Amino acid sequence: MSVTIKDVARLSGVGIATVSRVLNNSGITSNETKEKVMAAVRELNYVPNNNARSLKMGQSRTIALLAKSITNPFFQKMIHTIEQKVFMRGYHLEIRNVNYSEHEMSMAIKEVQDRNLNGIILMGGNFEYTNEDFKRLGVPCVLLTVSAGKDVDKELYSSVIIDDEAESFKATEYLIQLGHRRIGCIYSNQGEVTTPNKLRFRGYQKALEANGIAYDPVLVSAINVSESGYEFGFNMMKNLMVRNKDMTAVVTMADTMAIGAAKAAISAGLRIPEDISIIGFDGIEVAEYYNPSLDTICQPAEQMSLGAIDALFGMLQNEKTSHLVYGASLLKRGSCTSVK
Amino acid sequence: MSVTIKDVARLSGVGIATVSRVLNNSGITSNETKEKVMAAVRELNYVPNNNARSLKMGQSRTIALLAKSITNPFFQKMIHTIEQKVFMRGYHLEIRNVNYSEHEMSMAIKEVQDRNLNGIILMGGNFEYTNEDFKRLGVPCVLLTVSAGKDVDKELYSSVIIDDEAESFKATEYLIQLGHRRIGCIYSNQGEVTTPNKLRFRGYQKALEANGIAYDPVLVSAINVSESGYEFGFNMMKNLMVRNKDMTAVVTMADTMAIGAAKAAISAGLRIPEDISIIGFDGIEVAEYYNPSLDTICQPAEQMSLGAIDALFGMLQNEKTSHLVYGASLLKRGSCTSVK
DNA sequence: TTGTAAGCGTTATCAA
DNA sequence: TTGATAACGCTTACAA
Repeated sequence: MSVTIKDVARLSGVGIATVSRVLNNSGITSNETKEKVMAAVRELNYVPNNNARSLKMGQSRTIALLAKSITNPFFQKMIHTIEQKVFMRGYHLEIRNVNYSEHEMSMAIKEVQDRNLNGIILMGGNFEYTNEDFKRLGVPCVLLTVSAGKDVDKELYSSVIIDDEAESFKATEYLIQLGHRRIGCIYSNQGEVTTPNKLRFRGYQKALEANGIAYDPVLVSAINVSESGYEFGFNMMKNLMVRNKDMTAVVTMADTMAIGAAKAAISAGLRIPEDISIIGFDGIEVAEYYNPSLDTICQPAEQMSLGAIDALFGMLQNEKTSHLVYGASLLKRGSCTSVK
Repeated sequence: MSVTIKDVARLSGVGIATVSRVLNNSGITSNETKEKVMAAVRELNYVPNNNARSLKMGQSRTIALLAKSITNPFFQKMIHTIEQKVFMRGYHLEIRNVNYSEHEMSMAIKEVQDRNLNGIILMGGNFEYTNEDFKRLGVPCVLLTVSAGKDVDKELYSSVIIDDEAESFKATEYLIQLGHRRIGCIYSNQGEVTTPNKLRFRGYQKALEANGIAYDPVLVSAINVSESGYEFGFNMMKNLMVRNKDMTAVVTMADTMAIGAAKAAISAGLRIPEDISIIGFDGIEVAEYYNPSLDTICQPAEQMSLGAIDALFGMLQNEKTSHLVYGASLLKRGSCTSVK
């Protein structure tokens, strides 16, 4: 709490500048003094004060990770990986949840000024950021699982995503090829805003269209409420089942929703996949342990996190921004089968 | 990035001290100047620099939450609640994962010095902290879900726990009352260290003993590896099933383990609860949506988090430490039934 | 190769 | 009620 660079300087009989130089390996110092200083540091158990350092250097070596819905199990693995890598590079990570009603970018901008942040990672949210946003931010920013509109300058930010629409297309077409025609869809709709869920919904629509199946809004449940994915999936599925007696399969836009939906189906006496096929999205661990194991579109969470970190630290070193699009894989584990 | 208190002072035509006073509501300032200053603040979009403030005040208004296993779904809700409350009180939260092999207390001590932390919350881990630890820490510390040994001075820290042993006793006795005699047990063992899991294991043993059932080590699986709860439960259950053809129920020390165990049982062709009863611990959301819904001991996560926050901020205001023990509730949802 | 000294943006003391 | 001014602990010219 109270041992400062002065104490170290005094004990080792050198000036504070020298201590600083030794500690930061900057400038030139003789091995002899170097050792004297290090001995004093050890003896006093000296730890540099980061606030002073940050103040002086005008930066805090801190990255903030703002996650829209921090409790989303899919984000867990990512958060964990990011946390590790950030610390590995000698930075600190501040993790913030963004509420349903909060705007992540305004939060980010405030935090940056308030804490002299060095960088921002935005997880989740939407695709609606503007040039203005990134300029006001003033520090490197990586969007993870989302991107910005196409009219936004790609030099202003980095992004790491999958092709939500194409992957969802893949999932839906998989069911179609299994012979399903009455395919329900559960996704979380946020009005006009472009979100990953909305893109996935488009993939669903396009797959139907590409295969000559008429889009039927009765098969879609998407009322938006601030529920957990499990609960949301459960409620939406109950909904769908009353309205569609002929539905043989359901596409959901998250594994949590798929689990909720599966529970609703099972509670209603249906068997999976015999009576109804269900497919999820994301690839969270528990989907594999569910009964039955759920088919899903699995996002490469680990790689995506590493990609985001690389992009961020690249920008920190004035390298160019990067825009990575990863491929996801269709995992067939038994919750979908061909229609009788 | 660059608008400082000086700019505000210049624009509003007052001294920087006055600006500081207005902003912090300290000292006395006329309403007139107050408004002038606030107008300038708004116009310049001024945000105080926290590093300077922290340096000056010798504290950072930052709390660190170190979680042993940040990806544990049970910790999610707690982390979320804590994050919200900490920010609501005007503090920042730094969330750190503690690896399997890292020692949370040494990490905490380092972080405190390095970042001028105001307080520490330790989640998970063990019950092995010492007087020395808390003294070296030098800032208020709350243990959440664990406590310190009984020989440690209660004035040095706060804690928020449940009575792990008693709750596990309750779970086991519930199965015994359902007529089970060959009851398996899955828990994560860390050698001699006292952990919540170990206490729960003792509860299991004592319940057997209290009901005249001989303890049989063959019914216990606890090899410790750094796997996720799901995977661990799955593997331990496979293990137990080969060794015990007569086992009719299993007590697990986490819902994640229960889910893994359930999956293993189902994969082996067993029905839950007809062929085998399974009970979990914690009360994570997905356990309810599992097929079948899992019986469990549900910890009041939300209340516990609030208790931890209250304890921490109490200590920050020099109030006494508190040691809260919450009650957990046995949720009967259908994964346990009476033995035939 | 080393030490002195000038800030970094605040807060707090002390005169005015 | 206000405004200079001295810290807070550090980094970094600039001198020595």
